[in-house]
Amino acid sequence: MTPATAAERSDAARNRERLLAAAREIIQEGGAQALTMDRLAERAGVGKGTVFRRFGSRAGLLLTLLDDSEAAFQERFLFGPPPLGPGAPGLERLVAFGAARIAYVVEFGDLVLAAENASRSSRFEVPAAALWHRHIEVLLREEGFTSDPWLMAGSLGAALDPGRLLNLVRVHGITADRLAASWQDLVTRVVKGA
Amino acid sequence: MTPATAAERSDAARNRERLLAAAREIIQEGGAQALTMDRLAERAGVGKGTVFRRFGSRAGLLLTLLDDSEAAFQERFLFGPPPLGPGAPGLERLVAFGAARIAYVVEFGDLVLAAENASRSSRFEVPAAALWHRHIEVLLREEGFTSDPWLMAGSLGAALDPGRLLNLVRVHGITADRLAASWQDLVTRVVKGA
DNA sequence: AGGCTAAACGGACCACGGTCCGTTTCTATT
DNA sequence: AATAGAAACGGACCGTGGTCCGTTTAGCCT
Repeated sequence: MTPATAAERSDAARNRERLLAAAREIIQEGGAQALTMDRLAERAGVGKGTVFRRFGSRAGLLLTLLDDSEAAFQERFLFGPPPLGPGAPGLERLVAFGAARIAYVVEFGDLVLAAENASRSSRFEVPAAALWHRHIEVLLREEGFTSDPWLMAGSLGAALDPGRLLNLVRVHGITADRLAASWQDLVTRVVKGA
Repeated sequence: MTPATAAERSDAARNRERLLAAAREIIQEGGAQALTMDRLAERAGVGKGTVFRRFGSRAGLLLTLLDDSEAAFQERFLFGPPPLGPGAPGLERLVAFGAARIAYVVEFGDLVLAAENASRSSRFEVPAAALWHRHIEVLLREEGFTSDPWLMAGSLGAALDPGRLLNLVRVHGITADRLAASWQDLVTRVVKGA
């Protein structure tokens, strides 16, 4: 029962585990900024080429590290209980989505930020981003928003940009509650507006 | 009549001119991406240390290169004729501001983008950004927006993020007109909304 | 078991942004 | 004009992300 996609060689699997474990160690000790590709290779006892073969780039590595929490987050707003998941009206889900996203960014801030600005120009290819975008768009449509919902979804999503949110929280000391309130105000006005 | 701030030494001034000229040449020939600090130093016939002494960093250099057009842009929305400048109602000025910003980003896209992601994490310290932020905030207040106008100004500003706009224009082929229309829709709803 | 091939490996190498510090050059002062 | 000291200069040097390619190894096939 070999899967359609060629199976992973055992040494490759072992090294992937080693690398992820080492990466988590390094981050725990010194933050995301301490995670350099050279150090990681050394710590995991593999060659540098292997690190890049596995993850493609530093951005790819960070994305992989975030993968679990990302998936959990997606699970919640796609299939979880309302108001975040399906079952509540679109506007309520939008409001909940913003609040959840803000909480998420605050929790995993370091990593998210590092992943964002590690990707060589444009965080717009991150697959997860496309999903949020689409999610917002769908909710807008559900609320009867008809004038270019795709672009509007992007504009709203930009308000939840991790770099921005973290800057507000860390540098300006804005609380998550205040951010969530402003987000609620924003989406409410957009949905009910003019 | 020596100015309060120590005058610039003549060799320094000469080198600054040489560097800016060389930088513009390089960009004209190969785009912003071709502008490396080593190449610039070589082309201008100065040492690498001199480049960094003058501009501090690559981001600083790019900002300097943008300085003229930046200043002109600011001039227009601060003191120019309505609807962009003072004299028109706040909402109209907001709409015009978005359109002008979109046009600006499309025109100087390369440079703006390069400057943005050259700055070591967080384009939020660019002084010009603070000015737009404040401008939007003032216009919101003028329109009677009272619930956390500062944060709302930031959220709206995020919709005009150069990286985002350029991605939409270049990768997705969205026209400037469509972007401007969506911006108008957004700010109208926010100002008039619920 | 032995061998074959594709996959995985490793580390030297590159380009780039940025720092450092010994050397040179400008300019104000006498 | 000579001089002193601050400012500017230059380029070797470093850490980093990323590439390349010759070498090793897993795992299937006979």
